[in-house]
Amino acid sequence: MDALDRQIIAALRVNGRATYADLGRKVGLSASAVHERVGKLESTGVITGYHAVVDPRAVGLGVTALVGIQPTDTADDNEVAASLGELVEVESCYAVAGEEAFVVKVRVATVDDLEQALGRLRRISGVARTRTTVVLSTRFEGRPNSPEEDLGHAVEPPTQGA
Amino acid sequence: MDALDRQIIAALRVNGRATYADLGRKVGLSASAVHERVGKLESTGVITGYHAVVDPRAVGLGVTALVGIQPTDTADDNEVAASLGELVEVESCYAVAGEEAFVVKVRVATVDDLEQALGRLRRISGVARTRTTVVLSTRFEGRPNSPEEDLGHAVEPPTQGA
DNA sequence: ACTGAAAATCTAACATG
DNA sequence: CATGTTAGATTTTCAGT
Repeated sequence: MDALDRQIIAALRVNGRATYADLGRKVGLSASAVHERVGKLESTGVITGYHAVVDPRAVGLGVTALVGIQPTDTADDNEVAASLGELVEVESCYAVAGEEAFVVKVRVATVDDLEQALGRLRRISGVARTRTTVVLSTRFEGRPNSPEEDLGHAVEPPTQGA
Repeated sequence: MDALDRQIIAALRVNGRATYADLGRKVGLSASAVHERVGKLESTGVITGYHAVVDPRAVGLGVTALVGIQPTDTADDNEVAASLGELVEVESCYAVAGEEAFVVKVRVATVDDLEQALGRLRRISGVARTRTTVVLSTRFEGRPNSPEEDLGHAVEPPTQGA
């Protein structure tokens, strides 16, 4: 992992569909060299995937909430996490320090769906209580913490409500 | 936005580098047709970008925290959000209902860096107090809430600590 | 909107320095 | 590790339906 790798990674975080030729031009390497480096970054687990980012409202998921999960005294964290993973509404799941065992991000279409999703969360074995924070708007999300810029065909920026 | 679009979107969420030919095979269209549809999805803002996902530890960001931001009585939310956006450590920023104005996700290398980042957060004009929840492990993150599967060259799954 | 075809470009593998 | 080459795949455009 040298400076070139970091440049390549930064570029792929901004535009995950950048071609190897593009990346090569940007960092001053041949496409072949970039191809090889990216292959290694993938196989060593530095790059874990490539994903299209979709406006949640456009796919009917306009309601977002952050939910803290308080476990019962006898709860098994791994079992609870596995159960959380079975709910499609749960997009992300973090084990955290503090009174709560997990904080999860939930995305649903309506507040009715949120109510139902919270019901399902509370019904999970090992879950004692939930604490829900409704997201009013997403100011920005998943931002590359490296300096960002435009890369040809990128479709940024992400600044949407909820 | 018909069923075909939704299929294409789901596939691109799983593998953002899927080729148009792949997608066409998967949904039963020619590569040209898929190309045209994806172009429309991008220009209408349904697809907002494509991003490589990187193991945070591999890029020296092994410490994650969720931070609630309590505003002062006179704070301007938009100004505070803009200031939060200027800190590279702040990866995501949600305006929320409740006592706190925002919840942000912060990624840094060490707990020392976390302390410094929290200092910077508190020094933002309009920020009265912060409440920090340290992430112990990321069980899963940014999961497509649509049914997922393998698509050729995808590099999943994401199951990393912190 | 989709198909099919053609030109430009890119990927992926390999031989080489 | 990087480069250059090359065959095959892919992107992109466009005429036709």
